[in-house]
Amino acid sequence: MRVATWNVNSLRVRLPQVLEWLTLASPDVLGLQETKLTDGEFPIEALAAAGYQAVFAGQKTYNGVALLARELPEDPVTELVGFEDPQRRVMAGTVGGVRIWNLYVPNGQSVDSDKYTYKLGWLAALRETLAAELEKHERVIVMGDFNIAPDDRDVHDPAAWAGKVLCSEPERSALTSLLDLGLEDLFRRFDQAEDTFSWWDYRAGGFRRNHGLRIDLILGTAAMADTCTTCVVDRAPRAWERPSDHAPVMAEFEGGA
DNA sequence: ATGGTGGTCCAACCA
Repeated sequence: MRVATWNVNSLRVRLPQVLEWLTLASPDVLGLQETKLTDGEFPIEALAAAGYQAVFAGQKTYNGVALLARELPEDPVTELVGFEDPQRRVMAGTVGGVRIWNLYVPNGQSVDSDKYTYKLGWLAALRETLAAELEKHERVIVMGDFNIAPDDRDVHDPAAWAGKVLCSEPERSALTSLLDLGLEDLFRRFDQAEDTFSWWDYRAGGFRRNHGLRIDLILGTAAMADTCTTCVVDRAPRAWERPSDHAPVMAEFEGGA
């Protein structure tokens, strides 16, 4: 089974790229973030024609998440436990017996922002949600745009980013507390090229200069990690015409689909 | 150089 995550920064604009990438990479599951579509605008038919069913949680202008698979994901969930939120950032479902949480973690804007406080509260609610989930399921994937670079290897210029949003200690601690529940960053199970990132700012030639961060992650429980054979960032779509500012990340697992 | 680009939607917010 191949499982992937991609922040597309508007599915309306990026649908051609998504369809192209589905053909090229042939994932069994794809989590999308920042679809920026209401549910009524979701391109169900175009994705069905490409062989994918979807569950989705959208809103106008901002956020929006979707989970695509070859068969409709079961037992969908769009909320964190005890965290009422009009922002659509969570789309969980079960595919092939694997419980999959696709997330668009709040960006936080800056460490002195109200949005940063919201981000840390959201992550605390996520921890509670996943703690309960991991009690119930052995095979769990938690993936998406985490808006956190796990450590300095995931940052093009650690000195410049030190203490800043996406790299601050409270954010990294919140991520560590998720991992402590029994999850592993699957990317780091494998040898990786230095300076492998998943997001590059549109501004100042970020991609051309490889000034990026690795903030798009696929976490897995031990049962998933044990069967994981690869986890890679596919930089290619970031170089296409009219790209998202994020590249897709994909992990492959033995057995199943 | 404390900027820049891009999406949404047309002023201003978000990333």
